[in-house]
Amino acid sequence: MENAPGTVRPGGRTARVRAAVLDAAGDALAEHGFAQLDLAEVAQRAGVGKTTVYRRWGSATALVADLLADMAEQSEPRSDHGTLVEDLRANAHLVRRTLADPRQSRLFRAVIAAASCDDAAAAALHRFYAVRIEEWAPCVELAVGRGELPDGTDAREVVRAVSAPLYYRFLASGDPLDEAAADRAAEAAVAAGKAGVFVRA
Amino acid sequence: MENAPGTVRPGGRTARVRAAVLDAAGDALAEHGFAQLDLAEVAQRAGVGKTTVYRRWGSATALVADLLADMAEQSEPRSDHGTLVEDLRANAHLVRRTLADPRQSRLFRAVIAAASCDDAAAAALHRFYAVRIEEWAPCVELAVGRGELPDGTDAREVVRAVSAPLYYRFLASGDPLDEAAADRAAEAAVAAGKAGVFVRA
DNA sequence: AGCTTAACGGGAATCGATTCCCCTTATATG
DNA sequence: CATATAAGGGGAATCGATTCCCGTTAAGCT
Repeated sequence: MENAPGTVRPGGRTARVRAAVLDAAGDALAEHGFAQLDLAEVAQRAGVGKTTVYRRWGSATALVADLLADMAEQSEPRSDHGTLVEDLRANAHLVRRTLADPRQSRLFRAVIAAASCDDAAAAALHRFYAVRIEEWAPCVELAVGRGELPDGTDAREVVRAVSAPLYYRFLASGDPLDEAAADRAAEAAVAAGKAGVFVRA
Repeated sequence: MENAPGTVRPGGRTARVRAAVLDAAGDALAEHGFAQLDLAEVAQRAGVGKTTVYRRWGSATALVADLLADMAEQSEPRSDHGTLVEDLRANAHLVRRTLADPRQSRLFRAVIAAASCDDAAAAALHRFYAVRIEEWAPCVELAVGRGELPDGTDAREVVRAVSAPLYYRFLASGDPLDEAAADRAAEAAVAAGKAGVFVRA
């Protein structure tokens, strides 16, 4: 088996092409979604030959997987207010804003659709969320240190509990993603956390 | 605009064809997912002509939307233990079992992918969950009547809170869907509910 | 700076999903 | 139970995404 294209000479043009293609792919996904993603169109938007896109990525799902790997790297730093509720509320509102934003929401729908169709894309998606969860876990751990939550609380589980209701609305039930929903998500996670639901067995 | 096929003579053959095609579509989706759903293959599995499938449904997403409408009708009755925690635990385990089952999980991934690609499929998906949520809301309302939860608690919001962490794992983070996760989902919803997080403003 | 060859680019060829055409079957109605 | 026509079926024609071919450009190395 030979080296995959882009691994031997990753500098200059290769890197520029990758950036341009991922950018164009994000735009195309946000515009007409995963089902109508046309690699030739992405190539044209990116100003590169379609052959290049097919050769380096090969399929729509592989392109999305690479896009997700790229998205995972760009981390937005978390906020740090004094109390757990405020921190988690900030997280919930950040997630809500992302899922309610027209462009971002379409992009997320598209990558989740891709992940539902392909194992590699699913793995990339899981890594993306693992990174995000890891970023916000510290503020829960600080709260445990302050005595706001019981000892042994699983910080990642608390962070997941905040996002979960918002994603459930976004992907499954379609209920409105308003600010009240974000507040409830944060408050519910805190209430459950204080009750010891997330203490590791 | 003329009548859509299947609306003027819905009896006999038409109904048989619809049932056979939806059945075959479910099998095909469970087997290779939404991205590789081929309407011609569905037609062959169902023992009908491919023209029929294209004429009556027209696209993969429309077929999935119809499948979802069909799934929404087949309701599994909820359990009724004495306490809220037990009822919600039963719900959480039912959801977990569904999402962990190899065939059903693929089917759900496929319909969610389809819903991410098409508004009509999304509407059908939302209706499906609205039906399911409505089915389980009564056991929360009974708990409010028993004084287990504060007056004014939004029963549907409690039911959503139970499913949410499971769907979040299933679709986004990829964390394991074990029985402990289902228990935590039910317990977290109860704890938040008792704390008054789901009381309508 | 010069050389090797990885990686790119355009256009033709291919391949498979969808559509079209026209005949056949069987539902609904009187 | 006869009739009109809605709905279905098979196969050819079409159309667009993907692949192939081969010439061009520029990254990496000495």
